[in-house]
Amino acid sequence: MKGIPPATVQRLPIYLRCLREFEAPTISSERLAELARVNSAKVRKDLSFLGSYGTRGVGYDVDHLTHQVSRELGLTKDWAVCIVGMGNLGNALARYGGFGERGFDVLGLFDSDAGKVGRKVGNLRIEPLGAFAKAVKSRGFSIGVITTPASAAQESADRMVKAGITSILNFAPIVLSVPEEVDVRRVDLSTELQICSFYLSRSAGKRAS
Amino acid sequence: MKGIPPATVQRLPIYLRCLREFEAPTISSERLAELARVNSAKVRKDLSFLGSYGTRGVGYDVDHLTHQVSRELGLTKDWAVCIVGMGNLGNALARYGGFGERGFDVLGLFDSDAGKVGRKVGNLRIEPLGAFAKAVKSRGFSIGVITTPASAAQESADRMVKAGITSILNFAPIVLSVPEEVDVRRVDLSTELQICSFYLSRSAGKRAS
DNA sequence: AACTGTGAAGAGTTTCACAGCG
DNA sequence: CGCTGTGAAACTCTTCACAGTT
Repeated sequence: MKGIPPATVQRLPIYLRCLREFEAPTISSERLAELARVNSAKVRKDLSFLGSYGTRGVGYDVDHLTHQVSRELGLTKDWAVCIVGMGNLGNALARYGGFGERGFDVLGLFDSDAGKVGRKVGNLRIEPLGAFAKAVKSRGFSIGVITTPASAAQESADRMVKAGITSILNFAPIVLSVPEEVDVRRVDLSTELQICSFYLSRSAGKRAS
Repeated sequence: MKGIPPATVQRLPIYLRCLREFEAPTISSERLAELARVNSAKVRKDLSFLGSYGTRGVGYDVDHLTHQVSRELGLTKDWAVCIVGMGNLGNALARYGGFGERGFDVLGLFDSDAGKVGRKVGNLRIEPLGAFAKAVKSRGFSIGVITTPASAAQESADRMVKAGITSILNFAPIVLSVPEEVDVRRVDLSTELQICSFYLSRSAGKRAS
């Protein structure tokens, strides 16, 4: 068993995207680095964690490498995804057809608001939260997406964990509390904006000094 | 001049959120660490980059610390934000009233599609991209949010850069190419899902072995 | 000659552990 | 005594530089 460093895992999806768009049959670490906007030594080291898939003097076979990266990322099977919280963002994500770059099937939409339940979004109908646990069993959701307001996010996470979901994508602006075997990824607009603000103020200061 | 490490900057918005929700007048690094789900030594080291705002034997004054963190993040002034690409996601973000935790004013919505131009979203009207450069000058947008499809994202970024924007929040699944003085933050759903997929496959393997 | 794969150095980050202050 | 602030150790990540392969 390998043990790919987290920093490398974070970059694999980017490499994959670049590889899929690349037209020639082989690619050098230099070229891939340029497309992914990283250092070429980093590309080589990252890819070396997957195995020795390059050819010295030539580069990497694009199709083969694409396949290896996909495999490492677990993209050879589809994952069932559910979304809890059908406000603006939940609706937008549900309708966002090309979910990821395929491989992720949104198979359930849930909301606590009885007024929203039954409404159709794309080709799915919003279901009540009471139906959640049973739906996890029958439809095998692997990934739960939380797009509720902050106030309802922890409760949603608890519900997901109880139903056996071990992978959560959290869009609510709150730090979730979950058992350590559950993987939570935060996608946090307000945090990102505040970081923008930090670097903006900082460069404003630099201009003055 | 300080030089706060990037890893610390990333956590300041989280501390800020925890502080704002905290009720008591003082808080220990231990308690704040628990809320932010990090190690307490990390909290103390992070906060020490801002200055010595704690009191030994007591903890941090919540109001004072909240103020200092806000100030450091440049949240004492408002920032004007514009959104380019008014599809599902752009619409959702535009309507997402509590943009960040306030301090970010969405003052412009743009789309290249003439069919969308003029449509009202919240209390703004969608404008054509041709009006972008002039709007940056008159309304002083500091932060540009890109919610176009991947195919239009680079062009949008170029337009922003040319108009003088130095801070971009990119939701499009593509690595943007910008001059180095421009700060681009990626918020990438498909990347996050693929990372979820990686850890899901990995733990499935662990269960088997 | 061109490019990968990788040891080793360097930079950044986290954590420990405790001195020092209130 | 309790809790901060911080050197130093441990760890992780990045980058360099070059040996090794085609």
